[in-house]
Amino acid sequence: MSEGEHEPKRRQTRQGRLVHEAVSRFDHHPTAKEVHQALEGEGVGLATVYRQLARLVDDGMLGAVEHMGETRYDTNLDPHAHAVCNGCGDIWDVPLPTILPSMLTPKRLATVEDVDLTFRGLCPACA
Amino acid sequence: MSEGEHEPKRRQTRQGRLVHEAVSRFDHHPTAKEVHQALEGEGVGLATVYRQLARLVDDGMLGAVEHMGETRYDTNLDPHAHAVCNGCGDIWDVPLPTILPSMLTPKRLATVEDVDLTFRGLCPACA
DNA sequence: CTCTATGCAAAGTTTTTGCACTCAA
DNA sequence: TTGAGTGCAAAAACTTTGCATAGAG
Repeated sequence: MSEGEHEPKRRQTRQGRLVHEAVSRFDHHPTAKEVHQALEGEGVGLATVYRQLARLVDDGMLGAVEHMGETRYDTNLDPHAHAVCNGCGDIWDVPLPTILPSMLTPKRLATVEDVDLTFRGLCPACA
Repeated sequence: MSEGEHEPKRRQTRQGRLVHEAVSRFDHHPTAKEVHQALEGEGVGLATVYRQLARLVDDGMLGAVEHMGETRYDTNLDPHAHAVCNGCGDIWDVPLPTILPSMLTPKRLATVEDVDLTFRGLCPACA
């Protein structure tokens, strides 16, 4: 499959560790900017935050969802859905019934790498 | 509900008609830029295309989905899912089993305005 | 005539990239 | 020593906005 590509060796850096720790500390789904702000004073550049987050997603250690034109990162690796409030913009995880995967047979794709299920509406507070 | 706001009156303009016609002519889910390019020579500004598409979405005459950092417009107003190819970036509609809605009871939202179900993978051509 | 819609360009956002330097292995 | 990782600033890509003008009702 992988046509002889050398996968780049990853080094353990202070910034990489900090980004991973910071994103894991969030209970909601943070944006790159939020992770960067959480590391204010630690001397971690925004570009590095983006690169580290992309690397974590690439390594399957983090999920990514798009919402309102920005990418939000997700530490929950189990299959799950999202609930997004159109009022405050908050986003929560929603457990996914185990029956679903079998029903969700996509008839247009040869291989499915990811399934994204998002509910948009108003949370109790905004309603 | 609407606290005495006057909803702006919409005027029938040449550009508005052209944008609506153009987006409807696509079989895939076009971006604002694609709609704009389809109207090349008609004298319709990009900003106007964006404003008209936003208006159509606002009026419930068009759906919108985000993919790869850009908004794509959808003329299919019936509930349906999407299949996105991570290879070529194409996007297709996938009929949604009628059983699903009842299963998809969101427990975090007071009211659900929209459900977005997207499969990501590789299409037969890219696989 | 009134006020929404338009065009153009400037500005705004989020994310990526170029490049010289740093530092983990 | 080597080259992956970093910081910074510039660039890119998509979308919105300001403002004077056009034109629908």
